[in-house]
Amino acid sequence: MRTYDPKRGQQILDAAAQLFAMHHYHEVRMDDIADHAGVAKGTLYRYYNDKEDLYLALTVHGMQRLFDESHGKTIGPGDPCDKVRDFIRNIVKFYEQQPYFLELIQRIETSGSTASTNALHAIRTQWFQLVTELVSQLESIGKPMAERPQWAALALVGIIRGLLRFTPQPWPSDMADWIYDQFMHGMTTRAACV
Amino acid sequence: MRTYDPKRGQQILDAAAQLFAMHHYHEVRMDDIADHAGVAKGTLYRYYNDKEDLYLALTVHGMQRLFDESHGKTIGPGDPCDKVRDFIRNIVKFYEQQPYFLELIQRIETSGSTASTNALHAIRTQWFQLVTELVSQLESIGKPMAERPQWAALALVGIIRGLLRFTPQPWPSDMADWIYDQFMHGMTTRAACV
Amino acid sequence: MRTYDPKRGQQILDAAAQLFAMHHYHEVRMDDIADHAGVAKGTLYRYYNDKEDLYLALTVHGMQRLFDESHGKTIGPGDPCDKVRDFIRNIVKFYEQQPYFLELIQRIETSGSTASTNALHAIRTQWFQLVTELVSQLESIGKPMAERPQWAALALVGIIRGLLRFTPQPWPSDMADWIYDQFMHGMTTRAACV
Amino acid sequence: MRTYDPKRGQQILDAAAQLFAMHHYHEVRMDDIADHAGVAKGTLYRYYNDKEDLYLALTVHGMQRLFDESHGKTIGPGDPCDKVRDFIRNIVKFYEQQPYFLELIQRIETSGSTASTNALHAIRTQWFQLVTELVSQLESIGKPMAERPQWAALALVGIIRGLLRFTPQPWPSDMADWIYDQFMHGMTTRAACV
DNA sequence: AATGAATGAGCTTTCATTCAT
DNA sequence: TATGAATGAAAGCTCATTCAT
Repeated sequence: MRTYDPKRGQQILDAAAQLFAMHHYHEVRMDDIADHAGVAKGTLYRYYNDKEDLYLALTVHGMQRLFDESHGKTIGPGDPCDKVRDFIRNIVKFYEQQPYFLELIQRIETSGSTASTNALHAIRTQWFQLVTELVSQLESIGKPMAERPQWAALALVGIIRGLLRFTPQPWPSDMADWIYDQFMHGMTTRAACV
Repeated sequence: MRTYDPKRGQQILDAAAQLFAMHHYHEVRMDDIADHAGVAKGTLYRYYNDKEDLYLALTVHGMQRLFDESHGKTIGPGDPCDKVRDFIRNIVKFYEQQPYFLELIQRIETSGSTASTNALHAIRTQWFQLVTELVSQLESIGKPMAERPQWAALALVGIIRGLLRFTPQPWPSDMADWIYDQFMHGMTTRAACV
Repeated sequence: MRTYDPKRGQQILDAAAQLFAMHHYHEVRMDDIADHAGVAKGTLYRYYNDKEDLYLALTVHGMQRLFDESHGKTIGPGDPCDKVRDFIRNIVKFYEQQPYFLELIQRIETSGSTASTNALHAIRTQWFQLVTELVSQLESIGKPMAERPQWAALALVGIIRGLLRFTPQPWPSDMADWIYDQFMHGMTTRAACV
Repeated sequence: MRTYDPKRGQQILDAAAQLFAMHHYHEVRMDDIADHAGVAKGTLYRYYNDKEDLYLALTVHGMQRLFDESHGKTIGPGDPCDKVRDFIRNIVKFYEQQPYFLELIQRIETSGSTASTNALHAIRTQWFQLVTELVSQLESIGKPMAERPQWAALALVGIIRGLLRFTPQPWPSDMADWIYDQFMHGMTTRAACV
């Protein structure tokens, strides 16, 4: 991915994101992307090596933004519970604005190790570590489930995805907090974190 | 889908399931499926109208089996908590034996309303109703989160998927119970259901 | 190159030979070849991996035929001079019937070592060894230039090519014998071989 | 072809010559030529109308140089045999220094009659007449094969090309003289021209 | 009913050419 | 005048689908 004009690169990425979110990979033609982005087809290939590369760059781009937005919420001092709540709210807000990323993030790459595939793997790992660290902090305040922080992280991400993915927008304003309660206390109670 | 020789139909479905679980839709060729199933390519078209139809039949088939296996656990008398635990254990066991369905189930059809699309929609709805009913039963024993049984159902399914999807097999034997605890009590405690 | 129906494979090869002889590689489209051969474009790719492969197969095919036709003339007992004369006559006759191979044979492959490239190299080497052996036999009857049989072989092939390539057909009937005289005695005389 | 800066025009021609000698026409991209020449792609089009034009100019340029260098050797008084020997030596030396022209000269244009195509045809004809005249002079000293000077010219050029084209450099110092002997006396003897 | 060679629409990709800077 | 990003027509190639055997 050698971007010459960042603005144009973004143009392409946005167009592709919308199309790939609405249709499956094989249903989206490079012609469509070019038309949608308002550039010629050849231009796509100046910015991305091929269709696969474009798709991966798209996913990486989205995860990077999500990572960046989440990062500030989880690192640094503060009550672990508040951090988790903020983290969830943040993700919900992110997906509210970028609904198509919910679709994109699902795909796991199995293909060869091109530069883009590696980048995708890297950001995925980074992102998952972030969530794991966030969840780990709960252990210090007596949450025994956090003994398996990786499972807890997967559970948290699973809940969020499950809710957002299959609840039609617009989402009720209390959804993020409902998720928080469910994740922290299960089905039992809606009690605050203490 | 007009199956003439059920055995042969199953052969094709199994072959397709494995391939579609390992690669994305557009990466799997009808040639591959035919080879893998040990039949000629033309035969595929005697059993399924086209590639999309085969794919949908596959998903429907998998969800139907999952539904059938889960059904007995959730209907009828019994402690709701036990039912939930059994339900989770059952799903974990199912995916242990059919790991590729975890991949398949993700896809949501957006294409036109063929017979197969409708069948998929029907079984999906049926399945989701099953989980929702199961979760609803928790309300009767004082689980306030069950006031929104649909959200709770999505959360449960999300946790299960999150854990199974990203934890490499073989899965530890206590994973199902960990999921149960997380779903019922959140991060707080590992206490049994009382 | 996996040929299923030899007849159809020949059909394609003939069509391609004519087109490649009339136009350069990059000027001939796969569509043209398909049209000319009376098959669909996809069929070309059942018989040959890609355009390059088709082109190479074509050249190999032609050289193989030339080699086969020349082989009988050069091996076995007999007067070396007669053999050379027959050899030249044979080549002239061959090119009279397959004029486009004169164009094709020029190209030397520099590309990667696919199966076809190797095959081309093999037949080229075989063919050149044949000519070299033929020429070597002249040494036994006191032709000192045959001390460098490889150079002499190149000279012979060069003369033949030079004459045929740039003399418009139909060729005078004595052209083969003129070549023989030139090769054997140079500019000096037209005397027969004794 | 309107050359503005001759130095730059030569730069382009040299770069193109090397690339076209190493790869076939359709394998060489205008990008490659521009990179190799150290100019921008657009600049190529200020000096040549299109790719074909550049290619033809290249060939014409090479043949013109060969013609110029050969011209002095063949015209004017002197022993015809010596002239032929010098002519051969000269060509060998020329190709030693410009090895890629051996590859270029092979191509015959079949495309439309642009100015460049005509120029190529003109120089080719001129060059061939030169060789024919040279060979014709041999008749005066009793070389009967020179009764067909055009054939003899083609034979001479064919021998030279055959040897040089398929003998890897560096070439033995006696190669030019071996060619001379072969052309003048055939396989018979290595005797000098008397 | 099963086969698999043939099909050709439609896709991805290339690259000679243009033109705003 | 030189540049090189943008262009888009044209090419190579794929593969779901068909149908004669």
